[in-house]
Amino acid sequence: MPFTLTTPLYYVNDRAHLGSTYTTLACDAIARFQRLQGQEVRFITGCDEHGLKIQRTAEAAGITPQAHCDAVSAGFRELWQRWQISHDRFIRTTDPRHRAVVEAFFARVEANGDVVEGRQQGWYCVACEEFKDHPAGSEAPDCPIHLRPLEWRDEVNLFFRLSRYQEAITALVARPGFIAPASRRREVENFVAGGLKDFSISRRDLPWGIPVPGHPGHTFYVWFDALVGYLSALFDADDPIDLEVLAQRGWPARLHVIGKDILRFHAVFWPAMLLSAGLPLPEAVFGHGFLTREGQKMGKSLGNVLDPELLLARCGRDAVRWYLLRDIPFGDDGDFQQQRFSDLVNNDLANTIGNLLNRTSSMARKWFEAAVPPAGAAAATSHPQAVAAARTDQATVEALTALDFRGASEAILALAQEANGYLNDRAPWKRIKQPDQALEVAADLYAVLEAARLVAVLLTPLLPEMAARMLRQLGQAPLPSDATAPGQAAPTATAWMQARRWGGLRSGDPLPEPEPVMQRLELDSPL
RNA sequence: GGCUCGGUAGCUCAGCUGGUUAGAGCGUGGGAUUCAUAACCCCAAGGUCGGGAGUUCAAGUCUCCCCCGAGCCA
Repeated sequence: MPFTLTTPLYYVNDRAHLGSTYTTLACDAIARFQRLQGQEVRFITGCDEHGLKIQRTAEAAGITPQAHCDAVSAGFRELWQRWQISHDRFIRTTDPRHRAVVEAFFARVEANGDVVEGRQQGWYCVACEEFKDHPAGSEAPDCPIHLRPLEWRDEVNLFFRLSRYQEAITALVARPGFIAPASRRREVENFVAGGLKDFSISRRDLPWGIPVPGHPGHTFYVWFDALVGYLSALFDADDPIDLEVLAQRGWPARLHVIGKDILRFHAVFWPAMLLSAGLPLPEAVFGHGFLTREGQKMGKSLGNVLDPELLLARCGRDAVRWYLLRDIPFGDDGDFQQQRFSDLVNNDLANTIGNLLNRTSSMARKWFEAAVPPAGAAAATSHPQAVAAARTDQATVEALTALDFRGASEAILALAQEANGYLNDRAPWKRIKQPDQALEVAADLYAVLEAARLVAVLLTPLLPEMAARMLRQLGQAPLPSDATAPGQAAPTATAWMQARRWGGLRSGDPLPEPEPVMQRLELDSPL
């Protein structure tokens, strides 16, 4: 059974921002970790391309909605490629096959008696694509989020009978682990406890959307359409559009990773829709926090938006991944601080980890014929470095399983620190001057090289590129964690598990000339 | 206005069911060292744990009130 994991399908109203990048990077780490563990993975991302807002944005730009969507979604796709995101699927809601899936899904919901006509009357925010429960009174209210005027709507729409699922959703939300982090559960519980109301799933006179079969003049509400995209993404290219095959293709999802703002759609509306369609429910929904910058909300009006393209160009993938995953507790809000960013990258990656490998490899090369020294006493799993490594291994895997990237990073870092300390204690540069100590020096260096190798191995899901550079420097093959090509067999007993065992380096194997695996970040101007 | 989270060293945060001198990382200061990416290692300074009252043999940790910040709802 594949491990299915999703990012949101990003709305193509605008180019990708750092928030989407953060979500996607986190999912990438999860996907890589699962693959390394031998799991077959379906890592889904994509774009949500319908809706009035997009139609208007396109109109304003003087192009067709399709042309607009093509351009923006291509931008997302390219951006993920540049970040080396390892997604298995990229779904667009303008894909004709997606339309077929939505129709099939809707047919089930309708057959189940969950679609009724209703009059929708109220203030609508186009930017939110949402009706606002606004208390009567105000003449022309603004959207509290977008601070833009709401539009009055009075139309007959199709409604989904969410109210029928009150009990089921209450139970679902109460299920431990369904909503993560747990701190966000209460909010959803309160919402559900307030009573679930039917919600409209169609719009009238909205050309840019999927027509509702059997209901001329109606197109699907963007959210109804977009959520179903998670299913569309799972069909193989030559599959018939039959919801029954999803069970073989990785549904239900193990995890939806989303920003905290769309938790309700994923933890309440979506499960109810699935229940109605007779499909199994996702196992968990993880709502992560938002990123601020130097303590301030990022926004165009403030002019302090941190562009992922620029960040990538100036700092590189490893640095940004490390900072976001290692410093922000996954789930909490995080603040991007440039000083801290470069401090952490330089200290952790360049100084502690990079320099550990560099100094150890130099010594080994200098005194042991440019090769891995004889292991001697360091071959034993009772060696202090082996014990430390085993502890780190366990802590890291536990943390990654729990989506605790920070915990994993800290554990790995602690091993590198311990290895650095060990070197300083043993001072091989002193002892090598006494010929009778050569074997002990060899063992010390072997132990530290092994520790460095394990740092690289464990770092692989978080920083695949830096890990690969480290392994190459140790004369080892990098560990593949990329998406597998269609048709390619899923990994079974993986190289990763093998690599995590103590003693992977073979004495006598050549060590290539070291070069820094991570350059220090020198940010002389603001990002 | 209701509800929910936070307010702990200069900065970012750990501190589980209350129990000896409140911790970590970064930053700062000092020392040691030379294998290494002026890197590594060691040590130190610094906090009336937002304020006040209370419960208790004992409170950062529980109760109440107040102040400040964030979010959800109205």
